[in-house]
Amino acid sequence: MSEPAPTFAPLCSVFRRFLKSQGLKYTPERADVLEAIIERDGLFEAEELLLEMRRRGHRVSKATIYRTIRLLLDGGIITQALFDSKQAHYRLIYGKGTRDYMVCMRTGKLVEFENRELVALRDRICRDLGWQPVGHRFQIYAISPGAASASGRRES
Amino acid sequence: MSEPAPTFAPLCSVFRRFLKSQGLKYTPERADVLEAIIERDGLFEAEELLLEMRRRGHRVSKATIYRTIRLLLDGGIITQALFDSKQAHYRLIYGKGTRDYMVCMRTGKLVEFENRELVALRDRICRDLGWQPVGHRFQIYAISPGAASASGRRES
DNA sequence: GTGCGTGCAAAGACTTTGCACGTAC
DNA sequence: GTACGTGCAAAGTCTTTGCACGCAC
Repeated sequence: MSEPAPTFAPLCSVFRRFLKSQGLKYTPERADVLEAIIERDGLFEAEELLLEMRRRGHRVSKATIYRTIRLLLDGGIITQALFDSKQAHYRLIYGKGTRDYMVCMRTGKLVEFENRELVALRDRICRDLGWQPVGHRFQIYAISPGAASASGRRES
Repeated sequence: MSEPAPTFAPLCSVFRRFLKSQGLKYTPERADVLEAIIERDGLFEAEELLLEMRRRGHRVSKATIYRTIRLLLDGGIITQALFDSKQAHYRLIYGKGTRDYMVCMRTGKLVEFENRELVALRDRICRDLGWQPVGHRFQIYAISPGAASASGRRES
């Protein structure tokens, strides 16, 4: 989250445009979900989003959350970030360059970063094998500065 | 899979040593699961492993598969490879250097690769932020040489 | 012999779906 | 006014767990 937080209006129109292109409707519920995601501006899970929205007085069902998440994925506005196989994590992606994370194995602390060299390296690896790069996922497991103590743990 | 396929004997003794260190027992079922994983020598899922073992006449329950997978994870013999949030994928890791993949977004084809530059870059990124690197996960989404046609699809 | 291991089925966690009513267009 | 959307609860998947019997050490 080293970039300016995204605002609702532009993303909303991207979403509306996408919905229209699919013959789907723009509803208050869908707007509320998108708004909640934007205000979070980071990783989120479906359940967590539901609770957050309830807290703010938006009454949305879990089914609608999941259905809207699917639409936002299809529209390229959010993306899945796989951290564990237990449940899906998502994050806003539209208009953001970063998608790489460093996770602290002791504290769970998460830092996003962007690195141009990584993208260059990725493209080079692809080219060497004759593939055409589209995207990537990169997660670093490490120990954060504050957590350098206690017993270590194997990478998982 | 650019390396020689691992054999049973060495991994088995690593596993036995690990089990003993934890006060656990080495059983035929656990040996069968490890053997099936080794013969697969690539990504696998729990269910798939179960079917494969049944096909070979090994009667093992799903519960034992999952319990053994957990042990092999703890013992550092296999690792989780997260590709989708639907279910967990695992792969043999002990004694292997590679853990990075290139996935074809059209055909699903999977290629493993190893890249020293990537590790160096990872370590540099960590050092710059004061973190201590432990491991990483890197997946490239791309279009394989044979699949360069049809309509594209956003990265997910 | 004891304590961990196994199979089975039931329980759990997360996600999807069927249905009847509601609403954006 | 029509077709898509919503909430609810039930169903689906993948994974874990409780229990009684069995086997490695």
